[in-house]
Amino acid sequence: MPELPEVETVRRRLAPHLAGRTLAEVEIFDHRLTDPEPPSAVAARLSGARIDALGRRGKYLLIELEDGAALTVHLRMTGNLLWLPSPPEVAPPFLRARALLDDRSYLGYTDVRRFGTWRVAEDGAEALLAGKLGPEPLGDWTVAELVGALAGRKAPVKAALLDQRVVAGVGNIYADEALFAARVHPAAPAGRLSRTRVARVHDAVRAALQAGIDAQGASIRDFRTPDGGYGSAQERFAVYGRAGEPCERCGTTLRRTVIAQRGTVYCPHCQRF
DNA sequence: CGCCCTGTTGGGGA
DNA sequence: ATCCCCAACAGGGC
Repeated sequence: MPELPEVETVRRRLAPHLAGRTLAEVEIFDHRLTDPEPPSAVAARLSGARIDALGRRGKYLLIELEDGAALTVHLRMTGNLLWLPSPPEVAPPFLRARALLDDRSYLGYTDVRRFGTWRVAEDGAEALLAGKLGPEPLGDWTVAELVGALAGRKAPVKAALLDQRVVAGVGNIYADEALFAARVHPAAPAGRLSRTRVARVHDAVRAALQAGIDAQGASIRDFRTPDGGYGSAQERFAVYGRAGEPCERCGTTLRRTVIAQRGTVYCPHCQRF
């Protein structure tokens, strides 16, 4: 899935096509997508709804409806949204839901692994997401907030960055990239880092996410933009997916380990506790 | 061909 | 707070 930069890219590319449009006809084929609500009920709720704007909170895409409700979409690992000016003749592989808009354009949702979710928040997205998500990393997020969130934690700093309540939107790729840039070992106990090192992590997280957005979310091998194309500038990573290759800073062989049940790549020389 | 491992995530139970 | 498993599938290595 798309981490924050990929979701932001989807939001930006979809917004011009969807804002102000009406979801004329919505069909949902996968009951897991809307669980525990029945897909037919959600499809009926959305059919005829007018879209006010597209928002984003962490890794959630928010389809804000004119009546104050929001459809919160989480792509998880393999979800993707595809917009086309008219419906395709052949359904895209792994299609789980689709919508026809009032201008006859088409919105398809595909998801190989079926981890993604569509939930309607009748009172708006903030109510549904409150408590689950911490600050937006590219908003007014401060070093002091991160220091506070890490204080007392014995878990690895990488595990803390993946905790969406600490900061919203960081996933496995950008966590590794940010820690490499900050020269902090991913297994370092979060609460023991000096303020200086926490500040480096804070700045590196923001820089890594912004770089991902600037590269149009082209972080993932097979990521497609909502228009079906590839990101224009395939982003290069310093450590993600590069175990066994030489560190670009010091030449030491990058090492792979597992932290927080996620594959983790780091430079054992550059990144210290 | 089959088996095993890995994986862009997050919720729930221990 | 933390750790582990799990959801469901594809793709690669052996």
